[in-house]
Amino acid sequence: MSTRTRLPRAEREQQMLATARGLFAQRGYADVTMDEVASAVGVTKPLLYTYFGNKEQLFLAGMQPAAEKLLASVVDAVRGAATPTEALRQGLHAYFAFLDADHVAWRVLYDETLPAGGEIARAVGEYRDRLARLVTAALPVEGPAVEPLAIAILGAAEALGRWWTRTRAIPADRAAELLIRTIEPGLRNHENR
Amino acid sequence: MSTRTRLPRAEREQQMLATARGLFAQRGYADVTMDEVASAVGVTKPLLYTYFGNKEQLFLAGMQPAAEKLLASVVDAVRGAATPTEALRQGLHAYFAFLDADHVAWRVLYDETLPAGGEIARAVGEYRDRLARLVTAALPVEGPAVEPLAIAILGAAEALGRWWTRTRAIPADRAAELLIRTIEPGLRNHENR
Amino acid sequence: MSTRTRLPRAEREQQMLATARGLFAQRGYADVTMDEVASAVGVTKPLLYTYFGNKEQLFLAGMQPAAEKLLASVVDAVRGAATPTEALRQGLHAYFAFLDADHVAWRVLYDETLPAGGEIARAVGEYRDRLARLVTAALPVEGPAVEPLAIAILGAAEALGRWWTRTRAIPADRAAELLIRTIEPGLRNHENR
Amino acid sequence: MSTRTRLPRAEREQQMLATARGLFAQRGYADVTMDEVASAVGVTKPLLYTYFGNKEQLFLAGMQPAAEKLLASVVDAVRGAATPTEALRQGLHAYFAFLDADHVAWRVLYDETLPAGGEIARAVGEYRDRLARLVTAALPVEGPAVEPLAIAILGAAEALGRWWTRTRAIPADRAAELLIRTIEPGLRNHENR
DNA sequence: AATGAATGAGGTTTCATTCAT
DNA sequence: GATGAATGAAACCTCATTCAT
Repeated sequence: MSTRTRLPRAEREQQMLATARGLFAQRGYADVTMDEVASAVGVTKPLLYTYFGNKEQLFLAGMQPAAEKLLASVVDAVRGAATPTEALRQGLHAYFAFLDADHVAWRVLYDETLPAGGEIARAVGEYRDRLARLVTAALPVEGPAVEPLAIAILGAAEALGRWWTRTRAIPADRAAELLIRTIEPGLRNHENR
Repeated sequence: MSTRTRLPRAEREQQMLATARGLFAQRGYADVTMDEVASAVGVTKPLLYTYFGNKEQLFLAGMQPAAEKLLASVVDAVRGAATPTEALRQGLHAYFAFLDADHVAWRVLYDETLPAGGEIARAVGEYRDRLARLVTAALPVEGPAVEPLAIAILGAAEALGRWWTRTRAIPADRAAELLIRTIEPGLRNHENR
Repeated sequence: MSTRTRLPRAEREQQMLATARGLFAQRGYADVTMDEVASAVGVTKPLLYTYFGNKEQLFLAGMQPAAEKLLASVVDAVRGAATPTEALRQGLHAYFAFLDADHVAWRVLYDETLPAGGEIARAVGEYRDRLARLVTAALPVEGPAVEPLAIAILGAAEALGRWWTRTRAIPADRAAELLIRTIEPGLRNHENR
Repeated sequence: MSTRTRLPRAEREQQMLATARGLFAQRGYADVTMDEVASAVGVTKPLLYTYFGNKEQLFLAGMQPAAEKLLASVVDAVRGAATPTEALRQGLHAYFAFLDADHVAWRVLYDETLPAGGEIARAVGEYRDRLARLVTAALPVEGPAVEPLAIAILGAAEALGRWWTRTRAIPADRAAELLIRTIEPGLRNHENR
């Protein structure tokens, strides 16, 4: 009776994922119900469950590729750099470029309404660790300060990213540059300790 | 066997507040139920409602004094400084000192499971704005970069604070110092633009 | 510590009753909480319970004297009449005069939010029966029609009374007269059957 | 053992509506819980909420069609009459005929435990106004007395109707006739004022 | 492959009522 | 005689999830 054509599985899956990710990005994981996702996609809830198992996995299925893409692009940027300092610069530029290119994916990564203590928290934690390790490797610093420094820099990038998606007051690469210029001299400082 | 004696109102109120704040800090607003708070306090739910009206207000009653205290201590620190640079340094030290002194209160301020779009979001947002304005005033920088810079610095402090409460790997004032040393030279950089 | 003088029991009881009745009249039994009554009176809830036992009895203690007064005044009016027709006229005038003199008491009698099936329902039912029997006696009609007629007349009086307390569009005795003129000729009709 | 088969939506909806209306009629809105309705229907609460949203709307969904039907049947009756007097007669007969045909629906309309000040109160008020306007139009009377007269007549009809559903002492059309005969002569009276 | 129908479990909130002092 | 403190019981409502077709 319906004129909705039956899509091939892969295609329909992508459609669901994209729609769900959009909702999660806009309103946060906690505030989005499976009913809403289903009706926004234009399918029924059981189909969502057939494809993704549960809400958590639906979220993860949308979030993980985005995380991998972000990581990959930072890895690439870092790898091409001659010095640690240069690596940090390239990495942060890649981070903000990703945010600029796909801010929906980025927001899902930084959802603030995620449930604590579940599979999602674990996955997000892991991805953050990997990003932190990348930053760590790109820091021209050694010793016990390196971990907290990486974390502080990522925190700054996250907050700046959130501000940027809210206001779009300046180009994304200017935001990256702002952050870089602020920390670069200080990092040389640590180096000399 | 239990402390279920009838307490004077003021005392019971403090007990409820402390218990609730602890639970909120540990597990996040969303994951804590009123039943849990009640039984952790050793009373029944209706009493919680008599005292605080609803869950939101219970949270706010615990969070707001903490926020005010943090702000006040940062304000004091900033006020006593001779130069902006010094103000920023003192402010960040005050921030980490607060975190050291009452990390439960601090965690409630940075709960990531808060519901979007309610009174709580408004209150937390307002408090963050006030903190951002303090940082803004303490920056030796002018022009459009000042707002994003303040936000980035607070983001760094928040992330570092979260890391610190998790690991306690170094003294809190060392964490503050780490952050200060990293950004201070860069800020002079912006100054000269 | 308080300057509220300890009133003699009878006096305080009246004060409670009057306040409670006022609240019940304004907002209906169901919508008024014991907490509200207590704080409107200026005493504590347990005192209310000491004096009246429970909410139902508090209501009844306020409602019953009013019902008795209304009944008494209708009885008096009816008793003084020479003919049934005259008795009905005097009775209805007494009814609206009471409504005019103490519409708070009247509204409590005709509260529409009373719980079905309790002591209150029984008491109100009984009082309505007594009023109906008075009307019955005052009708110049005999036979099986007399009961429904009395009930219909009381229904008309009640609805008109409710309208009158809402609008006060005309003097109360004009409202009574309106009703009387409308039914009087028809009653003579029934008489002749 | 049970009728708990999966019904098509329309059918289940009607079943819910009928069951709920019956309970509301018997025991009053306030005294009926959603749990009771659900278990009387043989389903669980959430299904009730899926279908009707909330208790208020469940009530309205049952009450409004009944109100419309009653109004329509009175309108039809009134429309077919040659004179106002005849219109009033036909209208009251239609009213009692409806009551006879579906006294459950009628009782829901005259529930006395409805919460004041909500959507239900508004809807019931509106429906009563419409009925009053019909009576107004059918009265052979003009001037300021027409509104209170209409209200008094409806009050009489309502009370008589309540009595009738309780006792069934006489046929419904005899009850209508009783009321008509009582007021008809008096109305001519007003006419001549 | 897909769906309409249905539920288990739990959350916040309210209120009449009573204990211990 | 009076009160501050406290509770039992239950109401409305929501949501992730699954059955039967």
